[in-house]
Amino acid sequence: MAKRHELMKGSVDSLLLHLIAQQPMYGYQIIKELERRSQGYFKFREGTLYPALHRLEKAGLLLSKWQTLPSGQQRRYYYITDKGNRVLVEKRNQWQEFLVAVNLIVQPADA
Amino acid sequence: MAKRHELMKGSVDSLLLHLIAQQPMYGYQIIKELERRSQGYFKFREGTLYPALHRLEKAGLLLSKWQTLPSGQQRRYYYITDKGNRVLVEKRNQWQEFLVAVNLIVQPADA
DNA sequence: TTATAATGCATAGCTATTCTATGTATTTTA
DNA sequence: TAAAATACATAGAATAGCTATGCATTATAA
Repeated sequence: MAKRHELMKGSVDSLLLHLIAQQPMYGYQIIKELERRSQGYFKFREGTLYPALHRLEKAGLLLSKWQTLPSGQQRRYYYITDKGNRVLVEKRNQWQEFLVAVNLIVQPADA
Repeated sequence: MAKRHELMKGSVDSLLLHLIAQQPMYGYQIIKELERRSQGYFKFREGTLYPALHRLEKAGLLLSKWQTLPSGQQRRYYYITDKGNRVLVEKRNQWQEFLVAVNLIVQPADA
């Protein structure tokens, strides 16, 4: 599978970009939001999420800022970058192409 | 992500089961068929396909038989087993659930 | 005619992703 | 006051898919 199909390997990065593009979030919130919105389907582990966030920030698709609550608690908020938004559009298109391709195999029009 | 979501890791096994369930095939043919039916989208590498086929056979989902052509050429045909068919149905359902979950993240009805 | 492409199966090794299992610290709830 | 929830983090293991091979045969093109 070529590089352009890397979404097959997993949709973690795509999901994170989609979510954070809608609203900046911090790690723990992302885990809870993904679970809530997917009605319990997605249950991200810390060992999956945090390395992914760091990866995306390193790639310049996300940007993080520490924020301190009145209580003194620290939260690391993630924001999507311009580059992240461009990649998001790409990934959305690739996802659609992938769905089309899968459907052509799963429900063949011809034989 | 729990075991039941393992399709996130890749859809290779699912695609192979779907294809072979429709018609028994040999390795090289599978590569060509996936490419043809998906209009060039899927281009499986040998290093992806053959280990996957062996994995599926070892798991009892596929069954292979060597066949000799009049020319003397050897081909290894893969057939889906009863267990393979049951898993196929499961995987189809899981795939649908996954699509629903992804859509709930990507196009949230609520905020 | 001979080199190249296509057919056909296979594996070793690399890399990247995800999960398991931790660790630390604070705050809220029972 | 103990437990659960909040909050971030990483080390290590497992595994999937890709790259790069290897071998052998057959068909095609130069």
